[in-house]
Amino acid sequence: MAINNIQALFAESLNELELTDKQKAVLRASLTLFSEKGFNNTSTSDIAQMAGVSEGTVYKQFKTKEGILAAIIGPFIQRVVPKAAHEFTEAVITPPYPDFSRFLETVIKNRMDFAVDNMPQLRIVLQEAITNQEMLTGLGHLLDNLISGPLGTAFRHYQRSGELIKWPLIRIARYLVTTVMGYVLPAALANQPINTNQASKEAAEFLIRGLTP
Amino acid sequence: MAINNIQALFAESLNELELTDKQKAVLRASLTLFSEKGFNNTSTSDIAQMAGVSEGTVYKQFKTKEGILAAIIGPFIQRVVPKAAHEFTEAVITPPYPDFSRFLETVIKNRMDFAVDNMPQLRIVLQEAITNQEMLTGLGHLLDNLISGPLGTAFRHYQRSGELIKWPLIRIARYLVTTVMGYVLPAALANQPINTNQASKEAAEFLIRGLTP
Amino acid sequence: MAINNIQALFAESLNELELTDKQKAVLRASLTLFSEKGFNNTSTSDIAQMAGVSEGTVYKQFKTKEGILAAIIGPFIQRVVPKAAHEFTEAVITPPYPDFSRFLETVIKNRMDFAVDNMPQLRIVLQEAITNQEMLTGLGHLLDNLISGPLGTAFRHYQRSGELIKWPLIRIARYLVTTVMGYVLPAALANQPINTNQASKEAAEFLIRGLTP
Amino acid sequence: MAINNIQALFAESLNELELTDKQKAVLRASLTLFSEKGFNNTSTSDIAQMAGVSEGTVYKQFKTKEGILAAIIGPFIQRVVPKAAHEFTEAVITPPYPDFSRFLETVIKNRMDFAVDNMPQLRIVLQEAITNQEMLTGLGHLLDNLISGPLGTAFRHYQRSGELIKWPLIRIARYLVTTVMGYVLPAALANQPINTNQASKEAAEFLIRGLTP
DNA sequence: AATGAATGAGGATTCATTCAT
DNA sequence: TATGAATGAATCCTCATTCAT
Repeated sequence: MAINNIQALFAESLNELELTDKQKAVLRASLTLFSEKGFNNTSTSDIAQMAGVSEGTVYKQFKTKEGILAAIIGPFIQRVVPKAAHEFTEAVITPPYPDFSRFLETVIKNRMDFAVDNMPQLRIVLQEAITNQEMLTGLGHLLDNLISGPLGTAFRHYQRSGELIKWPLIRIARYLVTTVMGYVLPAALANQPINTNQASKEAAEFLIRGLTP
Repeated sequence: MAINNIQALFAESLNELELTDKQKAVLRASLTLFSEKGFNNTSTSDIAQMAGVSEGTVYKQFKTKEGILAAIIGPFIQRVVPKAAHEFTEAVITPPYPDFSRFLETVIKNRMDFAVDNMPQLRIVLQEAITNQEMLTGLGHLLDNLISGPLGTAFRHYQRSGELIKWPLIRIARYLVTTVMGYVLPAALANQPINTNQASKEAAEFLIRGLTP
Repeated sequence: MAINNIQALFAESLNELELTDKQKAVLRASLTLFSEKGFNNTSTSDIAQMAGVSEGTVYKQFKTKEGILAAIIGPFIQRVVPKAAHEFTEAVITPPYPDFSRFLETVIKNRMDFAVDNMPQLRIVLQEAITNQEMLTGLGHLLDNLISGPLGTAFRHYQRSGELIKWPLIRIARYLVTTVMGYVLPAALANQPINTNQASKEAAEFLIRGLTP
Repeated sequence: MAINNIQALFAESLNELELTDKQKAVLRASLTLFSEKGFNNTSTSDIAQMAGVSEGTVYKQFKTKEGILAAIIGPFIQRVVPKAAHEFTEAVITPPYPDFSRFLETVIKNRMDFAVDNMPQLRIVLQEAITNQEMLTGLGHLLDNLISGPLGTAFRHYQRSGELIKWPLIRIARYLVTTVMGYVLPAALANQPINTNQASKEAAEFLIRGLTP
């Protein structure tokens, strides 16, 4: 069973950082608050309070407030996403999917579940991406890596088999990402649940129509 | 030629507010700074400095910093978008478009140009929408209005003529918005230009494939 | 008929200052606002607004906000009170009162009416007296003047006639002022009306008991 | 020996609030400054400076400047005055006073000492009472409580024994308060000392005359 | 004389951060 | 390690005052 939840992976990285329970509580509280109110609207005293910890403790491990943000987002971007991508690759490649349609549906379901399971982080990343160019660049690279990596391989495979239109991969990826986001973002922003089963089926249906030659 | 630029329409509303040159400078500076650094990371002294004005002047017309935000976003949401929607309606309805393909391309080009022409506002709205539920709701209503208004009419027309798939309008609208956003958002976030001619052609091509029965 | 109303006398001094209608309106508004909210809690823009005047006009005649206060309180202390005292003297001396009791009642009624007619000024003076030593000194001098003036003459007269206890005049004056204030101050502070007829009768009754040998 | 000093009782309540030395210094400085210059004319930076503390510390315990005022005045009104009243009751009731004259003298001395010992608070309350209706109401209730409480009991006792005139208690209380205030207020306002021994004797002498049948 | 836009110093308040215990 | 008191710079905002028109 694949771990499709950053919280779980996150816990690992936190352990590697040798965090005490209180410091982990700080991160958990920060995750919640940053996600709900935004980084700027969250004070370190808010964090301390929600974590049931003194303000001093907040600064023991993480030198600055931005340090906390980095400790939350860093793993998400630098370690967790690629790791998840790797799992995703395996899930995709290992059992060769019968056709593009099934493949697409699986990919979409996979990513939607991922998003749903990590909404708080997603919200934080969204917020920061708008004003933080560095993060934006990072996100761009992620997409590039996906295309030049396992996803690209799969795409080319289906293009050769005539099931996928012969547009540049980047264009295909854009529609894929974009369509998934069309379901995920509204839910993330409004903090509402999604039925990922139905949503992924719908999205796949549309994408198949749009991307089949 | 329709005015497809909020700055222009915005100027009108500003004039109606009877703002002095300095007060307009305050709004211009705020627009720029909010867009670049975010509302929270922009101080009123930043604004005053960029506007070449004293801090007192910043507060003469707009009672609070949030008031400035409202003065920027309000017209965007409450007056300009509907107005733009109206123009867009005319553009759509008046000369009955030969086919759905042309219609779609026009709509998309129209909205992309609109977005490109108002990137700073778009960025600000995006930022705020994440933490401000009120704004989020407002945006939702906008979409509803479009569907129950002119856009919905057009959609139903093309559904009857057999050129548009008979999905719920809200689903069709989602893919439309989503696909356009797929081009606009990256540009907005990275502050990069788009070639709206090519982008709208590409987007329309994909959407036609996905939405034709 | 004696003018027992500072507003009326005030009007004169204002005329002598050659104030325009608007500037008078400034003083009237200031009187009201200072009395209700206090000097510190009244902004010059409050004044301008209530006076129906621009902020600039507020400063045309009165160089500073304190200048307005002075223009209100000055006449009260420096000109109006002595003037009223003079009238009061006449009322007292001219028709030699049959006995101390009647005299006292008249004096008290006279002063209570005066206070009631000028409550706003009274409130302002009270406020300022607490933090403004200068004003406090001024008030002290007023009392001295009364005693060394007409009131003292009358007191000595009734002491000689055996109707008034032979305490130092300052002590007698203290009880007089104090007892009147006991009726006036609560009303002034709570902005409530007094029945000066009954109040002065009560006060006189008590004072007669306390001050008759 | 009864504690007749709010500063002392105040110290208790402060301890209960678990204030640090610096925070107590903030209250002490505030007491002094509010009393001398008035609440409005005292800035939080004034307080910080006099307390030898940073401005941040001023706000650690008391969330707002008004909070400091409340922390000074609250105990005075809500806890200390009733407590003092209780002590005063005992002092009055326990050893049945030989006559009304002695009773009165004791009461007056007691209250005058109380006032003298707490002049700063008295000044602050006076200032605020003028513009703050809430406080005014509170003061009114205090008087009511006194009359319906121990003081009223004593008054009725002496009325029955024929030593106190049979006026309504509220009227008698007015003259009592008023006469004491006649000695206390000028001293409080001018920040001058009183000889409470002589003053209370004088005041009692006058009141006895005025209130004996 | 009157306006009202503009000023900028100052005020209350917040908050990330430090440090002695 | 954890605490939480303390800091002080920074922030939003107010307001008395000035001045060009």
